[in-house]
Amino acid sequence: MAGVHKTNAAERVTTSLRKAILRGELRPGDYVRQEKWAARLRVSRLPIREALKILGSEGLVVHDPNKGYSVAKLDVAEMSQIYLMRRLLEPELIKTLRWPAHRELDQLKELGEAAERALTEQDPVRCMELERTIDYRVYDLSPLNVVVREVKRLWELIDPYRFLVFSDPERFYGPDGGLVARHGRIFEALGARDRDALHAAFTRNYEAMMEYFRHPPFAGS
Amino acid sequence: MAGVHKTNAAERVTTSLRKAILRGELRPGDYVRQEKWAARLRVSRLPIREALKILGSEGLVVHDPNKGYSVAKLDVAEMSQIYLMRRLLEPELIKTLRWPAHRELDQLKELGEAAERALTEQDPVRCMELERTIDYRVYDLSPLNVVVREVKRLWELIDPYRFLVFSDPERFYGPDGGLVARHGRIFEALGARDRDALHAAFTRNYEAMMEYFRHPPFAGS
DNA sequence: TTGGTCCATATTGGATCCGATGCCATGACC
DNA sequence: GGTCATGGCATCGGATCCAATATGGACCAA
Repeated sequence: MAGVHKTNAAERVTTSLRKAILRGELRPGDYVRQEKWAARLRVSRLPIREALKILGSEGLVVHDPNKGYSVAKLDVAEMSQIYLMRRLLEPELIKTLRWPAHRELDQLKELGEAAERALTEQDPVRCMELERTIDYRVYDLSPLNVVVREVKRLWELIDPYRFLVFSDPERFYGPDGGLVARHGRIFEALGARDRDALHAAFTRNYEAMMEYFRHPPFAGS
Repeated sequence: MAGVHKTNAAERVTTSLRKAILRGELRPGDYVRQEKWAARLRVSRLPIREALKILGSEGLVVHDPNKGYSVAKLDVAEMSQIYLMRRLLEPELIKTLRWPAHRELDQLKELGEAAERALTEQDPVRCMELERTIDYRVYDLSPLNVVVREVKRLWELIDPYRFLVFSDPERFYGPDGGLVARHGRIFEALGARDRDALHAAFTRNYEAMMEYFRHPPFAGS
């Protein structure tokens, strides 16, 4: 897993674009100019096109023929459908996951601490990425590999908007500790081997997010 | 929707390959030789590659770098995960679907009759395609467009194996009428506006399919 | 000024070309 | 005789080139 992965250009480009969207460099509605990104990522246009095909099939970007690919805009109805699906699928992962070894739990806690550090260092993007990593690690504890893949995909669909939430400092510290206290509750539940608590920890911020989208401070549509 | 769609080559290739997989021309494990399919579909290799990227991201084909793309093999565990997800998502569609107008229902029934005709004419592939069309039409009655998209994707993941089931004449006529009687029950439920019956009609053949996969007459792994 | 047409330019879509990689068979060496 | 190295072949991965399409602005006319 470590080291220089022997992977294709298209693969690398895909993750780069995903990250750019996650970080808000590409915002919903923005067109992905192929030549520009080819230059930035030091590849030809072809891997960009292939990556866009992938992201398009995931629904993260939409394609108007002969015009280009733009980052998908989701309306509130679509957003809530994505949450609906996660609400249905995630419990299955939690039901089936194996409990992590001490060592694995410690690694997770390190990620959590890194996330808090990133937060105090005014690096919300990094914090967001670390939160994401934590979630993914927890998902990976379930043997339902196909379901895990789907749930991760669903996460990525809302990434473009998650960024906007994370840019809003109000949201970090909500009534119940906001997004920061979230991983703490997850670790607790994992340590106590309490599936119900884990479920609660995961669902807790659904409501906050959806509330945010129902009353968006950013330009709608 | 009618007429010759002015669409990209990659798009066309994607659907062609999907259909080839559905029809069993490409079976699980088979490699998709790019040059060969480029020649067959009268395009260059590039649209083939792009289509394979799409299908790969959907999980229908898997990609070993520098070796090629092969039709995904699913083991029983993965197959049952796909059914699990459909069992979770489909009820949401049924809960939210609007009841079709008479005219729409009649169109559906025509498809059903066409499917039965195809069956008596020993054309299981066409029958299978028609069954698929019926399901999709019903899904489209739900306003949950994103969920609909996901469920359709899940269907396509099991297409390669569905073909094998349909090739087995035993399966057409099971204890409860088998797959043939299925759309009849769906139409009845739609006509009676009975969501529970509709749900039952949809889930009825899950069990049959899974049973089939648990005791596969085809070479496993 | 406003509306429309036409042309220049930017950008995408598709084809071809070439280098890289893996696979398989042949043959040399142990 | 077995095993490992080497070379050829098939196929893929990436870059470049050219055609098709859309966009935006200038120019002209009403």
